[in-house]
Amino acid sequence: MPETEDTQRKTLDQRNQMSDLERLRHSTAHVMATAIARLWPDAQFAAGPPVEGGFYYDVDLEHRVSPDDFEAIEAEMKKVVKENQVFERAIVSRDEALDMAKSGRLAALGERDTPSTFKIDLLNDIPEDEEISLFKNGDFWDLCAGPHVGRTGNCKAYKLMSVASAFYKGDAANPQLQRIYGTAFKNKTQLGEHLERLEEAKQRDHRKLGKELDLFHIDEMVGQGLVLWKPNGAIIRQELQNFISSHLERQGYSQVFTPHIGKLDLYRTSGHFPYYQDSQYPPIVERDNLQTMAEDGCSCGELANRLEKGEIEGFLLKPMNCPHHIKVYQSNHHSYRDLPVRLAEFGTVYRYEQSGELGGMTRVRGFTQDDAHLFCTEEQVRDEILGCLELVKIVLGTLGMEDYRVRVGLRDPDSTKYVGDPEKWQKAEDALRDAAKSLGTDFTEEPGEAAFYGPKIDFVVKDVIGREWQLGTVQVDYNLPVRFGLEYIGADNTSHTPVMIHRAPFGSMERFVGVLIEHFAGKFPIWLSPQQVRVLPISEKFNDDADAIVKTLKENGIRVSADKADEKVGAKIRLAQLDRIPYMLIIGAKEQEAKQVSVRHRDRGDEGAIGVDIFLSNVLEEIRSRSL
RNA sequence: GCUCUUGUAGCUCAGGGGUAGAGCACUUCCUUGGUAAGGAAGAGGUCAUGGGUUCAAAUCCCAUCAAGAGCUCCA
Repeated sequence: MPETEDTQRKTLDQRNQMSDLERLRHSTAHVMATAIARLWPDAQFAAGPPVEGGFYYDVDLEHRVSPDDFEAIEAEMKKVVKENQVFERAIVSRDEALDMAKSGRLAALGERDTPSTFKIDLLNDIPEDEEISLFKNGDFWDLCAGPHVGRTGNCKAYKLMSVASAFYKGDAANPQLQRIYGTAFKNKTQLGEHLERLEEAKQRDHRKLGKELDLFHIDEMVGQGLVLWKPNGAIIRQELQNFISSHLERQGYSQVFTPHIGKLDLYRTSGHFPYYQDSQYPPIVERDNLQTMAEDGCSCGELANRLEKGEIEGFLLKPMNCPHHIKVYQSNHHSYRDLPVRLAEFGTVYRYEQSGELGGMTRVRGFTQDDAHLFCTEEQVRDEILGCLELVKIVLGTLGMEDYRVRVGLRDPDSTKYVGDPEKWQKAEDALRDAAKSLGTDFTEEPGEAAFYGPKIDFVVKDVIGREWQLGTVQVDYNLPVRFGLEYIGADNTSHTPVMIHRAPFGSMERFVGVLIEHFAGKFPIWLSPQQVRVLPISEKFNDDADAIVKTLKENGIRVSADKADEKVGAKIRLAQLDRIPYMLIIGAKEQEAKQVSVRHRDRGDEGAIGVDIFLSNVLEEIRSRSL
């Protein structure tokens, strides 16, 4: 998540609420700045707040800081800590502060030839009625509202983590600064625990597990952000789709299939083209048109121009499924008695995300939404939203994903990116807020997070690195029905405009499975496991027995294989454990004699010997119930 | 898109201006072993791609492509 709030000024209230840990981290940021100023006196510092998990300080510096420099910086920090400097607060007048900044004295150890440029700018951002506070530790003076810990000696458990770049004040038009991240804790033990947690998190990264478990592959030659689902991953996806589909039937949805492309005209009407052109793959233009234009010596700019104006037609890879579903709806006349019409599709869409945004399965350029569009009357909106939210909760509940937050995305009153009139927006926002309240979960309202056609409720979860991802979403839309002129005949025998609800409980299959891999650390519940059982013969003498067991289980729909490698059982177990296979069945002389199998569970270990039929019925029940 | 870092065997990674390295995986042989690695041998790489510097480039420089982190963006 962008940390824009950290680059904005905090209110004094927020500062006073800073926790002890945040205060410590903020002070450690100053210690780091002091060390950097000692090593590179020409460093120009911008902002250095605490953040979740640590702190950073933005610095403009000729020298390119790399992790190789961390040792030296940390060594210098150690000295500053050892000197046990007092953090002193000074209230000064605006002019005094400005004078210091102009002589380069802010965020520095002494006066310099160049002024403290960022500090001057930050100074100007401080409201007139607010007092200007400086903090000093040793010779290091900084413009800072605080608060701080008492002495630098308190900052004894810290570690520099990484260096990245960030635009000054988060604006891409501003210069880029080097952002040095670090973390700090009360003591070394807590720091050690934190670092250990980070290490564990790395182990469950879906990109690492995706490779190890052979779930998906992204190939350079296919293209950035285009996911190839390998057989193991495809099983997981298929199971999830089956799961959702069973609920679709219960909730009165109809499944449809629509193509991956559509005419530009479709997207002109919906408003996607040319508005979102930057994040779309370029249009597909018919060969004859291209030929003619080439012969006319037409430039690329001219081509784009004509496409925009509709002088030549083209096709677009669909960035959303809604326009297609709208056309399905529109192909029939509808009476209010037919509503709601609920059209569902696992629809693949393509969005040309910026290259720097792509990553693993969570941010990709082609993805499949478990999408649906509901067409209903105004009176039905509330119940339909509730039905959608119910579905999202069933999905997340079944998978044991309780660690999510709910966000009600509203329009940003100052932005012009939204279509439709404010009255309809108000209605839609009220309906959503209303539904969110009845959800029984806390939610936040966030202006500016709406879709361009309507407000939405998002279910947001964190990945192992702590980044937030939107998964399930429910969006109310009063606008696209108008743009497309959708109708139904009401009880009064006149034409009315239906309301549309867009909803996707998983969001996208790619992102959802990515998050799911991390959620389960690769240990999927048995109904999702690519391989559910592996039979391990003790030696090759029992290979035939293993084959027989495999056959029985397969006939009952279990995903099972036998490991007949020329290895000891310990090695076979190790491999099965690494593959995160829920059940291992060991067959040797004892079992052969007793007509049983020894069951080993990947987490519970050796569970003793039982008959194959009993094991089978237990496993079938575990699968059927989708137990965790 | 921007900044920085990275790209060496299927995987994880070491090395580094002068004939390419390890572990795992793979193949073959020995071994028939009871709950997280039995032993041996073998095979496997234009060191991402394209240029440049050099007697000599995997190594240094530039560009491109891709990955990672962060920022900006995300219908």
